[in-house]
Order: sequence, then C-alpha cells, then structure tokens
Amino acid sequence: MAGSKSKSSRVTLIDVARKSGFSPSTVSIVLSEAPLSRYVAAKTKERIRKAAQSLGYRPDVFARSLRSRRSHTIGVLVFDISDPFCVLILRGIEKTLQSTSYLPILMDAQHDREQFERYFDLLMERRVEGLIVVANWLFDEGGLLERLKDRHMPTMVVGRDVSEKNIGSVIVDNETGGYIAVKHLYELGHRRIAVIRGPGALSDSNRRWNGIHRFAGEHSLQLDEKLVRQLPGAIDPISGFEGGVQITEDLLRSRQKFTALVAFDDLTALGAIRALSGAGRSAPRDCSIIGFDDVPLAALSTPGLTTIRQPMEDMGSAATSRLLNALGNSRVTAEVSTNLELLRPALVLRDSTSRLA
Amino acid sequence: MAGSKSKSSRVTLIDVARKSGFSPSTVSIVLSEAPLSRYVAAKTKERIRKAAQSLGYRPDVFARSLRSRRSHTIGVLVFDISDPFCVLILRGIEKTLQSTSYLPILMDAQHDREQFERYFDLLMERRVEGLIVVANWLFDEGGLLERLKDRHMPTMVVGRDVSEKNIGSVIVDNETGGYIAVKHLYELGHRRIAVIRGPGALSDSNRRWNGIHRFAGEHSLQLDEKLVRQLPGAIDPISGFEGGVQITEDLLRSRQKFTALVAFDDLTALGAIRALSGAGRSAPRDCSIIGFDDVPLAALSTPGLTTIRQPMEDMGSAATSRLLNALGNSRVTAEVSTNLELLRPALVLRDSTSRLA
DNA sequence: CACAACTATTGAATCGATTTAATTAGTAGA
DNA sequence: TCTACTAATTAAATCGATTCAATAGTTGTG
Repeated sequence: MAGSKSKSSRVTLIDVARKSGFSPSTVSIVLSEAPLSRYVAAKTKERIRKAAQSLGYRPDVFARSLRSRRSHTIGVLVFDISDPFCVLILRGIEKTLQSTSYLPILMDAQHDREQFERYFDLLMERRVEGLIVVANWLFDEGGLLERLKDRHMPTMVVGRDVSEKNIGSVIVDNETGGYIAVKHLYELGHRRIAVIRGPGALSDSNRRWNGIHRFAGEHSLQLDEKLVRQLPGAIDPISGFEGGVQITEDLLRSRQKFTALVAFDDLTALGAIRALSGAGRSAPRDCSIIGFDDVPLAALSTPGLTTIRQPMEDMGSAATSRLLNALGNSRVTAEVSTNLELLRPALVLRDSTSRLA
Repeated sequence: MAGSKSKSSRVTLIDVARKSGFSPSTVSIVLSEAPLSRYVAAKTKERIRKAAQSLGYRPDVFARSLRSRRSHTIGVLVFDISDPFCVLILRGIEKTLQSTSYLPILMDAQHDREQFERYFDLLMERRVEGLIVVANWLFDEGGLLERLKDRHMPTMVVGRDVSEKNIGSVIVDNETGGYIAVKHLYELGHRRIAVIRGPGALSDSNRRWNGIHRFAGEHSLQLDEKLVRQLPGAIDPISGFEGGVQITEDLLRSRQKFTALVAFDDLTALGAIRALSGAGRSAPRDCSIIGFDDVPLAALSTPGLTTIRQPMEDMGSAATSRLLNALGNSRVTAEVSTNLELLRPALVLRDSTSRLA
C-alpha cells in the first residue's frame, strides 16, 4: 500500500511530525495534552491528531515513562489470590481504574511473605505511582508493612486495618457485622448460640466478637462460655474450613446443647455444616448456621449459606477512589488521608438459618 | 550519613561507573550480563558488582527497555478471574515464571470481550514478549483470537483448544475425563445414569460426551436419551449452577428413574445437589453425582464432590514452559509449536457418589 | 616478523519520547 | 517608542540505560 513502509518499524513521534508538518515538540505537546497545549492553535491540534490517527501512532510507553518520570500505573498487590475473598475486591479496583488513565499492575504473592516482598520491590522498580494492597485475613500484620512506610508512596490497604502514617485502609465494619449476625439468630428465636471466633491475632476476629457481645448485653442474651470457641492461627485459605469442622465436631461431642452457630467466616460455616452432616444432623433443621463474608461459593452450597456480606466490590472501589484522590491532588506530596474507612456489612438471607421450632 | 546524597535522586549507571572507576559501557555490560561480558576480567566484574551493591543500584526498567527493545515481561490475560477455574492455572504460571527473569503482567478482562481487546492492546503496547491467555469455558471462540494471529507474538492458550498458526494450547483430555466419570459410576453399580452435557458451542462439552459415549459402547451401557440434557449457552461463571438446578429439577419432574448423574462441571453438579435437596432427596443416598474440574470449592461442599480433576496448576506450568521454550530459542522468530497438549484428568473420590444399594 | 585472533575496555550513537528555554509575531498599555 | 505580555511554535537538552565500532594490548602461528 502507498505510504506504508514495508519495513514494519514502529511509528514514532517523528513520523507524525513529518506527516503533519509540525515539529516533534508540538506533536508531543498536543498528543500528551501537556499544559502548553493551551497555546496550540485548534487547527494545529486537529491536523496533528489526524496525522497520528492515520499513521496508527501509539506512543512508546518506555520512552514516555523514562522522560516524564511517570508510569501511569498503579500496583495491586494481592496476598493470596486463591482466597475467594479477594476476587471481588479486585473487580472493584479494576472497575474504578477503568475510567482513568492508570493501568493496574496486578501481582499475587501466593500466600508467601517473601514473594510479597519481592513483588513489592518489583512494583517499586516499575515505578508505580500508587499501591493497593489486598490483604485477606491471612495477612500477617507484624512488620510486613514496615517497608511501606519508608517509601513515600501513597498506599491503600483493603481488608485489613493498618493505621500507619500515609497508609489508608478500607475494611468492613466488623463489629456491626457480628452484631447483625447474632441479632438475626436471636430474632429467629435462638437462645443457645454457639460462636466460633477467628484466630486471636486477627483484629477482625475481636471486633466481630465485640459486636456479638454488645448485642448479647443489650438483650440479656446469655452466651455460654462453653459454646464459644476459637480458631487456631490460620495457615492457608482453607484452614478455616478444617477448623470449622473440628470445632463443630468437638462441640457436638461435648453434648452442650445449641440450636444455632455464628461462624467466623463462610469457610468456617461450611466446615460446620460438614461436621453437622457427619453427625447425622443437618442445617438448618437441627442447627442454624450463619457465616461471614459472602464469598461467591456461599450461594452455591446446599443449603445456601445465610451470611453477613462484606461489600467487597465497594471496598475495592472505595480504596481506589481514595488513592486516585491522593494522586490527583499533587503527585509529589500525595498523601492518603490516614483514617480508616468502614463499610457497612449486610445480612444475606439464604437457607442455612431458620426459625427455632 | 557519609556518602548518601541528601537529594534522594536515583542511583544511575553513571554513579556506579564513577564509583567503580570503569566506564558506563563496561558497567552496563557486566550488570546486564550481556554477551560481551565474556571478555570482561573477573576482577573488574567483581569490583563493579561491589560498587553497584554498595550504592544500592537498581537499573531503570524504562531506560533499559527503551534501548534494548525488550520488556522482560509476559502478558497473562485472563478472561474472567472470578471463575474459580482460573486461579490455580495462574498459580502454575506464576510458579514457573518465578525462576526466570520474566515478570508476568496479569490482566483480567472481567468477562467482557471489549475489555479483553482493550487489555490485549495494552499488553502489546507494553511490549510483552509473550502472551498466555487463560480462557475459561465462557470464552467465546468466534474470532476473538483473530487479532492474535496478526501479530507475531508467541502465544499460549490454556483451557481452550485454539489451533491456529503460532498459537499453542494446553487443555485437559476431556474425552478421557468423560470416560473416567461414567466408568466410576458404572463400577459403583449404576446403570440408569443421567448426563448433563455442556453448552453445544463448547468443544469441551462434546469431547466429554464422546468419552462417555465411548465407555457406554464398550460396556453395552444403555444411555437413555431422555436422561441426557444439555446446558444452554453460558453467560456468567455461575450460570452452570443455575442450569444444573433447573435441568435436575426437570429430570426429577419427568419421573424418569436414574440413580446417578454426570454433570458437565462442578458448578453444574452443585446445582444438581441443590435441586435434589429441594425435592427432598440427597446425594449420594438417592442419587450419585459426579462433577468435572475439581475447583477449590468442590472439597468444601457437603457432601464433598466426587469429580474429575483438571490438573490446573500443571496446565499453567505446561503452557508457561512451552512459551519460555519458544522465547528462549530465538526471540525474533519465536514460534510456539502449534500442537495441542493434552493433560490427563484424574478421578477425585469424595462423598457425592456411592455404590448402588 | 608479520598477521591474525583473542582479550579487555571504552567513546559515542541511539532508543522515543518530554520538557525547558528560546524565538517570533502580534497587541495592549505607559 | 518602549516595555510587557500573550500566543504559537520549535531547537536542543535530557531521561538512563544498551550496543556497536574502535582501540589497544597480548598471544599464537606459519
């Protein structure tokens, strides 16, 4: 075809300059919409854009980033993508980023702390302009975020409360969640309610318990200590399931009576259902069970799991918006407002809970 | 501190050159292990490395890529990351890439075809050196890969058979999978076996059916046409579940007798279990159910789902290895060997199937 | 001893953009 | 008339590496 170099070398800015009859400088200014483009005549702009278009010009990301010292990327570091909890958060992040000029660079630390740090460094090397850490409940708080503090990189953490200078967090209101969970069971008539608390090291765990406790206090509901158990420290995404199985088996063996159970999260709840079934009982007939999170598979189990939903997609969006906000104000002194953002949980009614006969 | 410039400007190659006493050229050659480094004296190398180390030098990715025309990255394009099927494949890819100098750049098309193309272009713009497409069963075959063919970019597709020039695929041996599935039920004594086939447009679906059919032929097992149904075209990752519910309800209503059911995949199987339970029956007591895939949640449902495992992590690894291989031979003419790689499925025994009473 | 071949290192060009300071022209105010 | 400012455009420097051709020095060989 006429005009198309047989050598399929890339189309560069200079090609556009030649074709449009303006200098590379002007072309650059127009196409990258630099501040100076205010002074460029409208006709010039148009002609340059047309030339670029007709040549199919795409700026070279590397050259651009090298000179401008901007990457137009945001690092998204997930601690363990196999945790179903994460996926919807990612969706929220991606959707929010879509309308901007930022590109997410997603890395999965595969539940490995070293990997996490390695990828963290890689993201820094790639000069991401901001960072979103998706921290599932396995995320070890101790010191892992130390290095985040050093760099002055606007950072948001989703799913974990990390109150540090220049680091913002978005999490669900765990206390309210716990409150709602028992409230639901209470309103169904249950009074002997077992609770499987999360690992003690997890702040989520304690907050949810606080909510449960507060409700109990307000309604003079007796929480029998013998019916309150705690998951051991978690190792991988499904250890919650196994913990749920074991603790529930143990509760059943103990011959304590209970007609309902609040599980720390959905996986624990699924474990409880499994244990119940193993003992020849079933939910909700013999025992109502409520989970927490509303991970996708909660809707797919039989019975469908009644649970407290974390608005995961919203959490992703909220974190991203705040990050963008910090980035927009002034890139140099970008500071994420430090405070914590709490999102409201919601009760999702399915079939694992029922009115006490 | 002594030596540390208060202005925290980056450490560049020139700084290392100054400190080590060699020229930038030599430093570059040594640190990037270019071919010429064969001729650099061992002592020189050592001194340069030490200088770089002590300054904390990290090469600038953008400058490097600009000049060398290499990005050291591999694009990983997932059609829908919320499909549990994908996650383990990703893990396989990442693990294989870890020991190399390639960095995966992961993008999630969020089940949106336009998004897929947008991200595809973005990856090209970022000059990835190879591409891995993780295509779950929702991936629309028609024409979506057209553009892959144009660019001469080494490409592997996981989870879908795309036989195109210069595109390799890695999938599970679906026919064998189907064969194993009925075989298992047959050996448990089942003779009246229902089958929920996948959407007709899906080649997976037909292959699995072929396997089932072949087994039936070899063992003169009668497959009652009235017990064979087909899922409608899929829309989102969980439409298999709903399809499973509806078809199973329909089968139950039809009053045809069957003691076992082969579901197209795990989600469909979970749907079948749900429908069974809705009709007051349960698996495996009233009907044995076998799924396909072994997605993570198959182990968490009650009863645990007996299923045919796709070796997803291996599939990811295999695809990556072959891509690396193509990349290694000669970057310019890198060609992925076109042929399809079939991985063996395996029966995973859990509790949703049992011997016919 | 001349010539090649190899070792060891470097100067200078280059990748493709952005950005700064400079240039020109026009126009308004003192 | 001179200054000051704005509008419109551009030449040239720059970002931080890689790479190629060039330069010596050294060794081998016929």
